Amino acid sequence: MYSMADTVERLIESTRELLWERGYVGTSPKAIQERAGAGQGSMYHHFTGKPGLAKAAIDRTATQLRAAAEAQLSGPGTPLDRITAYLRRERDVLRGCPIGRLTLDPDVMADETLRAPVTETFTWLRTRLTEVLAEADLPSDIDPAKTAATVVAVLQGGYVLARAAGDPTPFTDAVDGVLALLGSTE
Amino acid sequence: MYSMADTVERLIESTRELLWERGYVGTSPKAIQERAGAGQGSMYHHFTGKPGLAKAAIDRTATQLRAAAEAQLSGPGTPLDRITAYLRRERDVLRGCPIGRLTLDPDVMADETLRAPVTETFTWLRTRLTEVLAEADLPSDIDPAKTAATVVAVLQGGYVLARAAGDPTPFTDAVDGVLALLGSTE
DNA sequence: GTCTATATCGAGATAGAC
DNA sequence: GTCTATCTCGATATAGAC
Repeated sequence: MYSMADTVERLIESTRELLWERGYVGTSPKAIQERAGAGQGSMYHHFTGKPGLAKAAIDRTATQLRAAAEAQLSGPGTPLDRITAYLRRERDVLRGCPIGRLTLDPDVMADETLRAPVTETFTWLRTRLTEVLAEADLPSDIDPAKTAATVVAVLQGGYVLARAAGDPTPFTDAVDGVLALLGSTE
Repeated sequence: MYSMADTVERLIESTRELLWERGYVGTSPKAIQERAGAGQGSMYHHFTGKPGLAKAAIDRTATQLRAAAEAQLSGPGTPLDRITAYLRRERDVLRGCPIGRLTLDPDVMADETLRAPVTETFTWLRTRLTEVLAEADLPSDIDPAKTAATVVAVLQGGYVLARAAGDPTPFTDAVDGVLALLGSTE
């Protein structure tokens, strides 16, 4: 048997997984319940419905993504080492980015409360990378903010290429490519 | 009144638009009919159903995307000029990429006949960019194939960033950033 | 070729018993 | 808190008339 807290927990985790795999439109309350091993009544007791569940799931995913990125970006080494560590961190490439994929979900983007964490995640990420790149010894004609956008875009686009190919290689190539352009010495 | 050919044409175009805006899961036959100004019976007379319609729409979109890219990549100027023209071509950035978005649609990727044009489009694009980059005078430590993956990823990821921000600027920044890294002199 | 009627199923949720 | 019953719609077609 599960405790109530566990039920809530499993509902959120199931929603997170399904949003990641199938997006908001493609995720039904029923599918969430089945994956969580929770009943209809239970789900609607703890949450207001699909939007409420999605809000809890997206907030948590955004928080985790940010923490994971910060772990690499504030780690040891030169600025370029940290960017490299971030880009080369182990990832389940073919699953794609759980936040990035939401930008394509019209129902998510139309709901201000669901959209906000998505917007904020990428704003924060670009800002944070800009800071790190500003510390790096880049040529004067390389703008840190624009380069930060490039780096985040390579990640997000790399996922798209990998999924299109059904193979992580294009993702790895895209990352290697941008690191070489940044003058990474390895 | 419309001719039959026009009806087929409008059904395909409506499907293309809806797949672009809402993806496969988010697009209903009814919505397609309404946008096309066609009736239920008419739609099912000309197409086998939603998958058949999607096949026609995706094939056409893939063909057009390829032609549009080739127009820039085989245009005038140095290799870097052509890459620049391709990346800076006028785009409706906030709409995103009509092919790239399909990689996140599980029902599309699960159907081999719908998936194939998506896979092929990106394979072709990376190959074509590799050829152009191989002609460019890049430093010997810059690999054309990997750089090609980087360039395509910047586009695809740039769309994601722009949609997240609700503003085309991050897309433009990402493009400017990678062009600067490539040593574009403008 | 196109229309309307009809059918099945799942999405998304509410109500009230336990 | 959780369960089952019930409800309303829309998704996705098929059938047969026109």
